[in-house]
Amino acid sequence: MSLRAIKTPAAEEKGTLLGKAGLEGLDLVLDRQRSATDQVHAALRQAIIAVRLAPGSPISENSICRRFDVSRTPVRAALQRLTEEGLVYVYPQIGSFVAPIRLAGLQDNHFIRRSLEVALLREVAPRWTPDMSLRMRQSIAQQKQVIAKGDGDGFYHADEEFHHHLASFAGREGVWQAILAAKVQLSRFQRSWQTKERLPDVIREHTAIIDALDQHDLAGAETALLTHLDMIFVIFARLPEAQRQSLFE
Amino acid sequence: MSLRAIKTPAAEEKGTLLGKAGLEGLDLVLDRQRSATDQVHAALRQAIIAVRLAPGSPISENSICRRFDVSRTPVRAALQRLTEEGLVYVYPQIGSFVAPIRLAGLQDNHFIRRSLEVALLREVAPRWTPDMSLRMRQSIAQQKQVIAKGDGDGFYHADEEFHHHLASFAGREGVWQAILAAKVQLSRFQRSWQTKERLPDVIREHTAIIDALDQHDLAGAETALLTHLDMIFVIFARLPEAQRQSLFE
DNA sequence: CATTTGCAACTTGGATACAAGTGTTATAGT
DNA sequence: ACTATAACACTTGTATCCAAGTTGCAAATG
Repeated sequence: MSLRAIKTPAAEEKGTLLGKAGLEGLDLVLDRQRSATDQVHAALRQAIIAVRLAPGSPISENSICRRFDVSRTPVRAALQRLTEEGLVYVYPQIGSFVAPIRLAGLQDNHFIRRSLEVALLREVAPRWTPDMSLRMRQSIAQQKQVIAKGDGDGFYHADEEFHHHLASFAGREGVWQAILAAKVQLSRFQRSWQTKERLPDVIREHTAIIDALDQHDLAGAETALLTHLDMIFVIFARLPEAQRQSLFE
Repeated sequence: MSLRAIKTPAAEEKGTLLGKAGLEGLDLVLDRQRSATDQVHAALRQAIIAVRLAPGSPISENSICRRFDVSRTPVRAALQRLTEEGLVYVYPQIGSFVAPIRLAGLQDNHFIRRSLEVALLREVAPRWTPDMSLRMRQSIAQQKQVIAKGDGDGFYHADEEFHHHLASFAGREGVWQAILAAKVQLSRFQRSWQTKERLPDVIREHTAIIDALDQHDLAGAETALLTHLDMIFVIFARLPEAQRQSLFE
């Protein structure tokens, strides 16, 4: 198995092959009250989802130990949690790597998210209230604000909140957790290739969904939601061939 | 916090409060080739799903170490994995316990499973082939066999295979994994209170789904699938009040 | 007798040492 | 020059030790 062939550019430059494989930007002040495992897990998870850690990057346990100044035990626990979430691959005796973004998994994850959000919409639509509409439009307004500020992370969170509302209105937080789990890979894909030019379109699509709901037009809301979610395929289609290839392993 | 009050009956009889909290029936011969973590995880997971380990049972790391004759490290890893799956609760400095079965979680899990399976059905129905029908009916035939043999575990697996086919026909194994994750709590519920009298009904419901698909009746198949899945509520409604109460904590 | 205080036994969280496997590299032999 | 082998650096898996927190009981104290 020639997995060791995966090297960080820095390691190729100088021969040392130290463990600083994309972890440079990360830092973490340990809060002795909370568990070290949770903090390492949260830090790595956020870095992977925000693609500050590139897919395929080697992240050995010891390199993380040195980076965060904790022992291997909480680091191992964090990596195992990330493995469960599909964000890290561990090859025994070889190494641990940030999970690559693969089209096959992307399609399944998109199917899950799509199905669940549509199911939530169908449950919420008949009980749609002006208060719900108001809160959704407030969320959209916030999305416009963070776009104006050019805050990528902010838009990501505002967008997530918008979709979260749908589950909250249905009283199904557990379903939102499932969507969140399916969404991580999609988020990594979007953060990799979504351009800023698309963001105003996202606003329009969100607005179209709420407009349809306000008019008690379930079918219209459903198609609006679907076209919004399926835009990920448009992003994919517009990808240059070279980058598209990377999604097939 | 009075969690220590949760004691196993055996521990209440003799005062020792040893760690043999329902683990008696479990056994495991360690295969030194595979990782100890995986084997402990699989053994515990199976025992919890099959309700051989009662919900609420205390399972301390050390008790499992003594039971399986491994060190705490792989046991800890296995318990953390089970925590991720929602099968075990860990209270630091207090203990680890088999997760209780709660109605709130059951409803969300059922919603997820229902939505995903219906979505799969809608995708498969237009592409329905005689070969698919054949394999489904073979699965049903096997279900009849294991019922005749009175093999509870066998029926569980055959039933699972039936639903798995749906995802396979759609070419979405990843979706099946998600269904599986949502299904564990439902399985524990069914294994706790589903009577053998219902099993022939399950056969009928499965057959009704395939019959509708064979007649290219998507709407009929969908309602048949939904009534089949929603039978879990009927099981719940028929529950004696005392047992029903236990699901509200 | 009632209350409090401290000890003992238990729990999980973290740190560290060792075991075993893998891949590269340098060195010795041909 | 080329090949084979051995040493080395690196990886994750496991075992064990210590730290810190919780609980129950027993003994000491009023």
